[in-house]
Amino acid sequence: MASSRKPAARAADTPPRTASREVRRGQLIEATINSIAQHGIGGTTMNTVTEFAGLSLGLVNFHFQSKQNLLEETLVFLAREHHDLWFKAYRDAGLSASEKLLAIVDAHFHPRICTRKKLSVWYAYFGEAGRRKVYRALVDDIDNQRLGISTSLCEAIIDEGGYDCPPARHVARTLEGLYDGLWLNVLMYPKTFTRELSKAQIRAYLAAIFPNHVPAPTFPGQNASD
Amino acid sequence: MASSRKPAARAADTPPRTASREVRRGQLIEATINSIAQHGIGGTTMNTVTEFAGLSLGLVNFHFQSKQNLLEETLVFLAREHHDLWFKAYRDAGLSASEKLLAIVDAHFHPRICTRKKLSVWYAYFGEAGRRKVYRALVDDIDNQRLGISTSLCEAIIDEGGYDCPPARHVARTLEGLYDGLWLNVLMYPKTFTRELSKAQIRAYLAAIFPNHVPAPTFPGQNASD
Amino acid sequence: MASSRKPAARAADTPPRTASREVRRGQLIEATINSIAQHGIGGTTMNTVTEFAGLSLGLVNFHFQSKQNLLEETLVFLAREHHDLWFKAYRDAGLSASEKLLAIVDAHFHPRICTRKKLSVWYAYFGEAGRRKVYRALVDDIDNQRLGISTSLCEAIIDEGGYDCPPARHVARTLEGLYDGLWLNVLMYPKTFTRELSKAQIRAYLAAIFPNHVPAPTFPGQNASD
Amino acid sequence: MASSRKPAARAADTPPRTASREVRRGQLIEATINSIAQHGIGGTTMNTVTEFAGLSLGLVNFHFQSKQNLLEETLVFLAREHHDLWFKAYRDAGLSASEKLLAIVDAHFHPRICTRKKLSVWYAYFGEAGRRKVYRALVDDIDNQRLGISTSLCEAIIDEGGYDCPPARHVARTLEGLYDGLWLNVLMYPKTFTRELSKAQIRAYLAAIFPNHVPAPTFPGQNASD
DNA sequence: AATGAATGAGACTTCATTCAT
DNA sequence: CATGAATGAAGTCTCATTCAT
Repeated sequence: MASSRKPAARAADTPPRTASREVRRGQLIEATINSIAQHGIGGTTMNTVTEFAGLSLGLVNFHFQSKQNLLEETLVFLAREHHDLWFKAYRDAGLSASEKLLAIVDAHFHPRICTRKKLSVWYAYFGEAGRRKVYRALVDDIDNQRLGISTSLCEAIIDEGGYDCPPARHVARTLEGLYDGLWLNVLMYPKTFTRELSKAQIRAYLAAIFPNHVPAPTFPGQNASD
Repeated sequence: MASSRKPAARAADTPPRTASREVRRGQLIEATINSIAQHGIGGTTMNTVTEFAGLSLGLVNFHFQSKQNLLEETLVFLAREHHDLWFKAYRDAGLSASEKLLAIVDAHFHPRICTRKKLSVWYAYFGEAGRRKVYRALVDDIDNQRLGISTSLCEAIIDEGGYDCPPARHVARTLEGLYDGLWLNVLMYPKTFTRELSKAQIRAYLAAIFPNHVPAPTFPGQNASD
Repeated sequence: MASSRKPAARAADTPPRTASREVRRGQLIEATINSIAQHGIGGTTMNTVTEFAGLSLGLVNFHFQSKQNLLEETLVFLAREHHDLWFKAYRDAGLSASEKLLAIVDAHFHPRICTRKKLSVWYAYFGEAGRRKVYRALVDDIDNQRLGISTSLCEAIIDEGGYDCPPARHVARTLEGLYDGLWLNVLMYPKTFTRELSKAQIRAYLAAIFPNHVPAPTFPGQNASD
Repeated sequence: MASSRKPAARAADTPPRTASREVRRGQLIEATINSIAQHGIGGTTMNTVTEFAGLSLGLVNFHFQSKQNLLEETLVFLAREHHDLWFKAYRDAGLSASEKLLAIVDAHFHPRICTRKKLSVWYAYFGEAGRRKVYRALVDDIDNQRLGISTSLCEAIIDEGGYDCPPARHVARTLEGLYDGLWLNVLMYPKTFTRELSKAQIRAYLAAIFPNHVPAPTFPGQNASD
């Protein structure tokens, strides 16, 4: 992630003293995610961030103006990363409605997205009154777009299959609830709840209501503990 | 809210100078819930709590020793309140397995439990790395008990109905995920997601997998806007 | 003011650990004046103030909420102190117009007012764009009141004496200019410019334009140096 | 002031990448004056200066080594500019003593000198303990020279006119006080106090004590407001 | 000459906790 | 029991200065 170091031509492991704006911003956002994952958002200070980044204290304000802004840009980064993934899958021309819907489901549990470190950031925003407002200001558009798309896909599937099931918009909302709830489980009980298990649970739900479009999943084996 | 304070029989609006231990503790826990709901857990200080309680700063430490302890006892209070409700329903001798399961579901969306103020506290604990540990130390037993009970109930239902569905333990876990996810929706989008709608969504899920035990719900009307 | 001390019974010179609101505020304002006099307003930090006061850092915010507020209340304190002095003199029923005018002049150079420490505060406010605005918001009323009174007094004197001199309002304004200019001299060249010399200079000006009302002063002896 | 960019011959509005030492220093001093006028000396940072100058941060240190030095050189620039003006007038061979004295007075209120922007700098130095020392180290010689010259001129006038007035050195000092006080008025109440009005006030003072040498001024009209 | 990223000391402010009353 | 003044560590942010480019 912090891979693209610099165009070589430098003493092997001496980090560059100055770097481009975007490189530094990326480093700091990554460090922020790490810090939130480890210390929580309340325990994240400018110092913990700079320690994760290996940079100096003043640099954060130089690049992000304020802690608030750094936290917001971190959320926006994750929201975009997530959006890019599910939206690209949805846009794939060759897929049927149910394939698209499943692709969106899978995107939520993609190994690059459904990481405990990254989930920590999402739930940090969900966990506090003031931040929920910020979240909505920054991410509502994306969430609404996805809800709309999912609803349309469900409608298409219901039409096709002639299913007797809840209205499409309720199915889509239940899916959204499941994403959040299963993410929370992965976050809190990582030994019990895996990405694969989460996907299987959602597929089982979809298989129950769209039996001709979604095959019943096989549940992955699991540790009994935790 | 904390207004209609005292049980009359006192000079109109003079608050009592001394009160019983439990009364004061209750007042302070209620104030803590209110403060977390309004200011978040990070924005909750000993002072915001005392302001909500209408009591003095020293009193909080007198009754709870530390802020950490106050927050923990607040969580325990909510966990017990919740447990009392669903466990009582489950214990009701006259119910069938599916009725018990639905009673547990309903308890999660009981008007005394599924309040935005109270959900704020739960998600405050979910939102931060350090607090998740605390949560697990304090609430895991209850959560595991409920998961065990739900699993048993699902097993009984599956046996009875001869359903071809995911294993009982996965259904129970999916239910837990739905509780969390729908609670989060109520917390974040209170205009769209109501207690009734949440119950209907869970019942729709159960109706899909246990069609002979759970009737398909009718979804309550709703505002289109958020 | 420092009234509710407490029922004595205290070891002689141990300062009280807690004191009444007004006592502490007074201490802190005095410390602020001392700090501005010594370090300038820019060099005045919460630490320098608390060191002068012998109190702890957090206490300033406890009593004054912010540094800005502390600085403003310090200015207001001085403005009121000054106002009380000249206004009382002006109100003295037994004085003639010229006596009142001279009393106002003298109040500007009263030993409790025209102190280098206190002048430091006034000029700190005059010296910076942002603070000048604050000054005007806080002190303009007093300054305007005094200008109005001085103008009236000059008018009365001019009428009485039939003087051929600048209009009363210009005399009053020239006086205001002299106050400021001579204060600045006392501040910058304390060895050369004394309170007594300043008063003599203003009296000489008034003697020149109101010869029958104001006697020519004798100038106090002085050091040639500085 | 920063207008005389360079001898043309360059692409219209592309600023030169390199410029002569003196041009850059002049630009930066002008920017410093602007910054002090707008943000105060405390609010003036190397960055505000560079923004006013349209130059880069490193350049300021390159040309002035430190902020302290930049501020001092700015003061020296203004002190010299002022000195040049009044000293040239004083040197004018054709003038009488009273004409020279009035020329010195007028120089203080010359449109190039008595600017709110420039006065901001003077009063920034007057306003803070530490800076007053710096001011004296840098400007005392000039101030003393002027005081000496004014005293001599007053002596000559008093001899000539046989005036019964305060000693010449006190008149000269009163004049210095008036300069400072009226400058402050221009700085703080620009709508009420103009350069012309200030000059008239000083002339009125001189007319009162040197009636045969200084004619009574006519006071300029003014806005009632402010 | 010139740029601007980087550093880190120091400022203001908040807040859990203590303790005299 | 109850109050609230007092403390001081810790956090955020600013900014003069340095230095690689």
